[in-house]
Amino acid sequence: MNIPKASRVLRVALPVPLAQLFDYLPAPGDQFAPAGARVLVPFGRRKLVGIVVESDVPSSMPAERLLRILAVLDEAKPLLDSSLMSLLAWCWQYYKHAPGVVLQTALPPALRKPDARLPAAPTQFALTGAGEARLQLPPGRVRAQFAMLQKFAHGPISEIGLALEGLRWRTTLGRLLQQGWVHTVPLVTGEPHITPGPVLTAEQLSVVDSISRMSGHFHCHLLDGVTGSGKTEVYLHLLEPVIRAGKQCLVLVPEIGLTPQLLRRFRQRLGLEPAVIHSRISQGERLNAWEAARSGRSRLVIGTRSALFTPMPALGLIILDEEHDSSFKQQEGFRFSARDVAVKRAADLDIPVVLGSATPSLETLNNARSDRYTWHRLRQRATRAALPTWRVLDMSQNSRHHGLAGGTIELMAETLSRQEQVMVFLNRRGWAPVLMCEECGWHASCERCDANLTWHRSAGRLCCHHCGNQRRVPEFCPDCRADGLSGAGEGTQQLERAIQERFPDVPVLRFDRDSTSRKDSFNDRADQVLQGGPCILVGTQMLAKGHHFPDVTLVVVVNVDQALYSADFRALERLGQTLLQVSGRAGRAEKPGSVILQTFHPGNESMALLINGGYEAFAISQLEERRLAQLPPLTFQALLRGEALIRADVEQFLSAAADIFPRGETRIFGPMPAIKEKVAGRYRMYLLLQSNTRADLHRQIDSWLGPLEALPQGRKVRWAIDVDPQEL
DNA sequence: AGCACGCCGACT
DNA sequence: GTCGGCGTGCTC
Repeated sequence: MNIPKASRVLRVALPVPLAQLFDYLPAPGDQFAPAGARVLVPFGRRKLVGIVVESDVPSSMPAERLLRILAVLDEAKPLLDSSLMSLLAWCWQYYKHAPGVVLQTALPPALRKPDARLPAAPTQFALTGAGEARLQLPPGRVRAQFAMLQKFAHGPISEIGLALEGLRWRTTLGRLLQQGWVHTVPLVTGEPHITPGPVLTAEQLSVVDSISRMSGHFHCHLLDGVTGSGKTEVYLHLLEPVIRAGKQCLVLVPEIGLTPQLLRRFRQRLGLEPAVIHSRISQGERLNAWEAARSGRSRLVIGTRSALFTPMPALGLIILDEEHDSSFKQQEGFRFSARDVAVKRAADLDIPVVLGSATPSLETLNNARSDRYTWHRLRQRATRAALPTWRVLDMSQNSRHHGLAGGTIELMAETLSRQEQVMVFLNRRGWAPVLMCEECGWHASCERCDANLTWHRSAGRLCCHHCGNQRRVPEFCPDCRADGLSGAGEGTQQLERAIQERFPDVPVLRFDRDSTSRKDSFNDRADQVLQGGPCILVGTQMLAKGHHFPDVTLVVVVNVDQALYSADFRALERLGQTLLQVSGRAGRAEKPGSVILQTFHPGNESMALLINGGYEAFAISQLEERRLAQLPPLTFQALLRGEALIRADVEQFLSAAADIFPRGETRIFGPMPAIKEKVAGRYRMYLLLQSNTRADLHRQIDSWLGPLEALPQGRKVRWAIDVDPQEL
């Protein structure tokens, strides 16, 4: 019997949205490149950069179909170490996404091109013996060279150090190197000089102690601390010993949380330059930061979701701040939760992970309540500021002016007269959320989405906040040609104008995406507020996060009602988090703040619990409701999302998909339209899968995927699986 | 995703 | 007669 011996191959992930890996023979005369290395391979008619996933393994592919690798791109050592490779492999299995696409997200964009190289490690230059000898002689004719040589007498100097000295330094340095008077030596980053921080409160100290006692091994800690309780100070105390021990730390923050102030605080306290990685830095900067972390030169990486997969050979601690924040979940393509993967990474490496929040997500709270995570509470404000008082204002019992109740306006006036500041919070940009005809009831809606167009009065435009579509405001009703078009409801623009008219002598500052899009305009306006004196801030969600304004003693939440009766079961949880976040902006040491909630439903029980019982009581009752309704985090969900230009195409595909779903414990709902069914001209629908155990859910999806990919109805539809979805 | 091949409509 | 529309199929 002559069984053909299987060729030994490299199994490579390629940046294509396909579920498979591809087998290649090594380049002629070449060794097998290790897993984690980049390779250039022929693929169809193209050449692609791939990442080796397995090396020197037998192939089930007929030998005549195998092609050879064209080149190994990183000779020295693989770009991604083995622990990161296994984390990424876990990711594509758990999130059911194409391996090549998942691996691609771990590479800085600059390294996705075949000609890209790693940046050289920064070096410095030092005197040689010959150089020292030359210094003993008179300068002679080479005055510039001698002058530079003298500078090296006190020790090595980096390129940056030399650049500070003179303009033609590179030429002169070249001559010194040529003469053999100086040579390059690796730049050793000095030990960080840690500056002691403020004395911790008893509460902070006990949290730091109890987390430190469990250091060195995997454990997940929930740091549940009210706004102002000094979570950042606790983080700094946890980072200190790890950095001092020569290990690396990864700090993840939400998209808007990565402020210059925060970076400055870490830099000053820990005495080191953090490698910063977020989505808005340039490719070059990102590559440098990535390589600094990968080489171990950088002890601290601070970044947003996209920093999670940074290679860090000596990682000793992960901190994820504002763990409930929705920006930790990637909402397109490879839909992963940076929080959940961070916990997995810590478990793989057997290191601690700290999740911080003033308003923990129900997922994390559930884990803390069942003792999978240790729950650390910070209940005192380190600044000694009193917590704000809440007041519910029944809108049906009040006069209303552009969305503000009469009672609200009185309190605003009182606050301003005490030289204090007011924050008015409204989660709706623009002038009015809809433009209506008073005669026939026509209203402006986006033809590409099923959403109303928001009236942006100052720009004279109608804008779709879902697809960015814009058009001019019509002069009269397109339906009945009446001259009676007017806005219904209020947006931040209208609120700003109405408040300015009511308080003409007080500065009114608007904070929303439209007014702060220019770089630094947010900070400029924030600085103005921080200078003190009466003023009114009007803004969206943006105001709830980041900055703390100590002179704000009154916060007005214009409309809490949208979230109260929403189709999305997470809406109440998010409202509770936002309200707590907003209320945290009010009040300071000697002046307690107050928060006004304007509502047409003053009797809502969940709101009452939040106000009277606090976030923890509210969240626990929400968890109980989720249990009764059989919803996450007590059950486990996944979505099959589909979208297409023709509604019937999506619906037929999802129905066919539901028909072939394997039998088992998992229940299947739908197809049903997404909450925003039509966006940018595409119809979006989903199939909901829900199970009491993760294992069942995953087992059934895994055996579903093959047949699902083969469905002919899927060809016209853009579809993807979303595991642990956060939005419907 | 790309990039080919392939088979039917309006144009120099 | 061709240029080109996008349906369908494949990539180790």
